[in-house]
Amino acid sequence: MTAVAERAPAAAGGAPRRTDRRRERTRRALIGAARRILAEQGTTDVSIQEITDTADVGFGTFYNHFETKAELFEAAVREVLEEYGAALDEACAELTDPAEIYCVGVRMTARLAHLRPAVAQVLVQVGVDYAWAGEGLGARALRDIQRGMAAGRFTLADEKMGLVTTAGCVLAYLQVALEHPDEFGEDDADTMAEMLLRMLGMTARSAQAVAHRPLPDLP
Amino acid sequence: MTAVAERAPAAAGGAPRRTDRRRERTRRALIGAARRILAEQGTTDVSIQEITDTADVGFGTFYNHFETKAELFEAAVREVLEEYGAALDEACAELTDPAEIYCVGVRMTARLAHLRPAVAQVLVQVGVDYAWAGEGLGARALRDIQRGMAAGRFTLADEKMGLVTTAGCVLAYLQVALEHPDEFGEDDADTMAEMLLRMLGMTARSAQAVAHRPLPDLP
DNA sequence: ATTATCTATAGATCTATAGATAATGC
DNA sequence: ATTATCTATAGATCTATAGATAATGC
Repeated sequence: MTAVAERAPAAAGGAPRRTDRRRERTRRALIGAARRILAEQGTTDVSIQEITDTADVGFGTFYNHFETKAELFEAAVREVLEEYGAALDEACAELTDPAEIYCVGVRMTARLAHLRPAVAQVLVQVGVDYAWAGEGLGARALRDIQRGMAAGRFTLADEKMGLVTTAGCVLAYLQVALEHPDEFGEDDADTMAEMLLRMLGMTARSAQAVAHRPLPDLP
Repeated sequence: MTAVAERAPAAAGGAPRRTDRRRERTRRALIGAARRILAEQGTTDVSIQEITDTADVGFGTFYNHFETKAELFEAAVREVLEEYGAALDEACAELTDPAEIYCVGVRMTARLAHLRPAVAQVLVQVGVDYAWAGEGLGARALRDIQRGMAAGRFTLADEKMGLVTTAGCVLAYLQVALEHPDEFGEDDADTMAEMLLRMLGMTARSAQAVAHRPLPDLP
């Protein structure tokens, strides 16, 4: 409980010292290694030795920055998800129809299996519990579902079931598409979005229309 | 590669020897321990020592029956899934409407979170890959979807997407309901089944009707 | 002089096997 | 005599820390 001592990052008011920059570089190297391992091996079950080798820092250095492996991977995951959340916000900035905002979220996230497999791998890793915990993307999906209901575009007995099913479908798609990339493509992502819109209570006709509108680029 | 030597189970034609029964009892104890650990801890990440302690057999005995931990857990999982598959077959024996057969499968499987949490835990553990691999329950769901399409009850661009989304929703529900049993009940299981029927292309009206028919008991 | 990093290692697992013991077969 | 089980342990990890070395601050 004493590791990772509290440190004021440079004297207050002073420019960050060279020491602080070096320390930050090392921390970034560790988080970068964790991200690479998550993306390439799809697991957090590696030794600290392997992490520090990948980061190209000494073994003991790990404990200068993190107390446990879980703490490092948590930081790495948070970073990836925050980056993707910001990208999604940017892509949806111009949209107003809640059904379309929900749908773009589904279509773009499903496309990650092909466009950003490293991000997709992280989502599969964090799993359904993450969405349910009300974190970033889960909270976003729930918000879109509630707005869609308020706007009368969705008809749904229970909004929490909308969240569970949406998260389940998207994560299942990512997991299978990551392992069998040749069997899935953008059409499948759009098909799934259309299915989900029907599931939330839209007519087949509206679902079809919304799910195939032009999609903003991933920033 | 030499462990678990091949053994003829008693002389051909002869009754099983006492030795064989003893051996079988020990094997059952190991598989039983694996099932209990899966159900109670929800993980296969335990030491062989803990497994043999739970089974109340000597440590080395493990290697008389299995070469690796994975092999034991695979046998335990197969056993649980075969038992549940048989129960589901029995429950559906009288049904003829493919949409209802699909729907009963979803409703009963979702109910496992409350009625048979040990089975639900195993399903969550095997995950989406299992369904995709065409094993028992996944093959069953795909068959029901195909029959539903052939009968004109489902309208779906791609049957494989029906499988991925069904598996994703059911497993996500089980995972969340196992961890938060107070927040989910039978109504939620039926709501999800209704949502899935809409997703597969049924009208809201038909989906509502099919998803609330009386449900056979779990044998 | 202080702080971060690196090297080396003690201690805590865990797996796989060898050899001893107990149960069954003939 | 044969087969299954059990006990004990060697060898292979892996984590956490102590102490040495290198970099920066004043």
